[in-house]
Amino acid sequence: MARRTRDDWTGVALRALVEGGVAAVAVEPLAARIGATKGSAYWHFPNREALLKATLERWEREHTEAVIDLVDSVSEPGERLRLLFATVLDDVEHSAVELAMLAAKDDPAVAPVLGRVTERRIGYLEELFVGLGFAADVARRRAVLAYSVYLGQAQLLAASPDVVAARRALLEETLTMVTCRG
Amino acid sequence: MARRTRDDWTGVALRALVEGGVAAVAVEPLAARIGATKGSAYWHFPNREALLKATLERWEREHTEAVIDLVDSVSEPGERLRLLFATVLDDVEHSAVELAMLAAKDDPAVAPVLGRVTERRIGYLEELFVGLGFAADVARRRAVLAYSVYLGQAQLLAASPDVVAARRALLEETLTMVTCRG
DNA sequence: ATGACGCCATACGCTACCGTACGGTAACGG
DNA sequence: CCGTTACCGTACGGTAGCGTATGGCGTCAT
Repeated sequence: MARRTRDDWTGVALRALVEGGVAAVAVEPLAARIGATKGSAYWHFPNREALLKATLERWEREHTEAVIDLVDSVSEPGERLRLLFATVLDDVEHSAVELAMLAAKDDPAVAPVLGRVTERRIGYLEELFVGLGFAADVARRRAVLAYSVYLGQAQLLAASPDVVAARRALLEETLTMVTCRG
Repeated sequence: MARRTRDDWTGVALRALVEGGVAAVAVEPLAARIGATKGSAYWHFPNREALLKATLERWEREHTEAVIDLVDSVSEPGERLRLLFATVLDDVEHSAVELAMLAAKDDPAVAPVLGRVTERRIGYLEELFVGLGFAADVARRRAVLAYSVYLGQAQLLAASPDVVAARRALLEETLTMVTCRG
């Protein structure tokens, strides 16, 4: 087998993270999967924690901003919101990482990334609601609630898919609910 | 030390579950905490899985119905919804168990309990929205969304408490949003 | 008071994972 | 062509938890 790079390791780690959560980012199983031994891992990273941290930060760079960039290509704020929810709730792998991070929110490698991502997302939603004409304080609350709906729905989708069967209708209901006045 | 009962074990297990999630329901640490040895645990339960199962089912019996009973004491459906959200989002321990179960949704001991609880809750919410005058299909979707808001908000509360600082205002916003028409 | 049984402690082996020590190899710079 | 260095394999010791085997002790019915 060829040599492995840091990115090779964060690559398999990310796949494992999607499939089995934070606990699946374990050096020895990953080594088996990548066709190498622990020796390689402990060369590129000082310990398991560092590997996990690098993996999460890579995901943060590559995914969070990607979604926002995509959504920003649309101009009308209402359509932006629709595209945002549609995109994010359809990308199962994306949600899987988020849920894995929430499930391991106390892990010292997870907490800071989770905090940054959460704040970034809610901040973006806040701008979006301001763009829709909501007052600043209301926009903030709506942003928190919209994000809550997203998180909760992602959970339901993962835990009880049958409950969230009518996805299309649910999306429309979500949008009218979240943007309704008074 | 005295003898322990099955309930003693599910009792410590439940406390551990609240504090450390499903992974914390581990025989040896629990034995240390309860002041006994594994011998006792493996007498009352065939294995760790059975202890976890018994613990979750005890929680299901004692808590899920308790909340619904409390809420049912109010007559006006709107007030019922308010009381429901207020109660459930204030009981941190209650949420902790739910989040722990969601985090371990693939565990064979967890999945069935989680499924039952989810269906029960959403079903109750559905009735509530029907009582508020929503059509059957809309009521179902509102119920799913309301439950999503609850789950998401519980997650945020646990992971980024600062984001959910203005609890009172958020509750009101949640209610108007979830019950708004059109 | 004695046997039987309920309850528990002790001691053991097993697995999965973390992290370290160290030796080897291949490629590249001088 | 040779040494340095980046990279990796091997082998080891350590920890946490699961599950089992077995023996002991108290209690209660006979």
